[in-house]
Amino acid sequence: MGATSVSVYTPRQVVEETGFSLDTLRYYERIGLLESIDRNAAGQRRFTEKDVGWLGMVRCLRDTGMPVAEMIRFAEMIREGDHTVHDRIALLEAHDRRVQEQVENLRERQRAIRNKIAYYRSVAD
Amino acid sequence: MGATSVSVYTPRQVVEETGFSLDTLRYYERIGLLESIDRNAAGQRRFTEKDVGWLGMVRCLRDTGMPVAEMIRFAEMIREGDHTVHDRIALLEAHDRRVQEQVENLRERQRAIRNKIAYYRSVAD
DNA sequence: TTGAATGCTGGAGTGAACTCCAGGGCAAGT
DNA sequence: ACTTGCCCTGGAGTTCACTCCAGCATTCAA
Repeated sequence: MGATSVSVYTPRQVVEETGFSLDTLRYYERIGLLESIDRNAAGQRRFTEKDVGWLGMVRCLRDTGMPVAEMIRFAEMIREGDHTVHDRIALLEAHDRRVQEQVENLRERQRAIRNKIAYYRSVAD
Repeated sequence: MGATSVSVYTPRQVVEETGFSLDTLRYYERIGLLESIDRNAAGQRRFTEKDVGWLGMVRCLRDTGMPVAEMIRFAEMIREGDHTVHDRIALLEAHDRRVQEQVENLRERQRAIRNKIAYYRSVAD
């Protein structure tokens, strides 16, 4: 069969790929945001494609302000299996609404900041 | 002259007005984000219209993610007088660009989240 | 006049999310 | 044999932005 191994990532490659630091990856594993990662004979981590994919989701949720605790709940739902799909949808929808609010709030504040800039420009001649 | 005093706010009123907690207001004064606030005979704070206005700006910058340290620099520039107006513009413009990036990043991540929701919906029948 | 509300200070504590460190293992090049 | 680089663990430390507290003063309505 395949002469090359299934794609597997070293910690360094995952850092490169995901932008999370090594310490952050270990931290995420410790707190259960990542399922226990496979190890090679020497005990070093070897991440699967699936792990990296999940880290992409984590990056996405994290960057939109989801607290780590909530991401852990989400991770647990995924581990529990298909019967949690509705709950996962509900969680993501609630988050989506919060993201929407964030965007709207930012836009509004941005207008105020731009007004201030315009005011300073008018004062500065 | 005027029979009523110039408008002045008690701490409670400022809390009401700005949404910052009493402790946060005291904290902001301690770290120099607020200039020393006037006191009445009993040593209690009495905020001016100007203080409240500045707190509005603080709220705006804070809600768009400006670190407290940078707001302090901005506050200091204001205290230094008119010759800092250009620097203030530069600071606000840099912040505006960061806000813009935030908005764009959020929008992009939001699309990914919505895709995930759509995927879960399709799986859930 | 009394008791609830509001406020004061200085300093300690909190929670979130990392980040760093000491002390060590293993593998490959020279 | 030795250095270099990558990685390991458990636990301590850091940063940010508050938030809380003890102990006390003042204000005000009933």
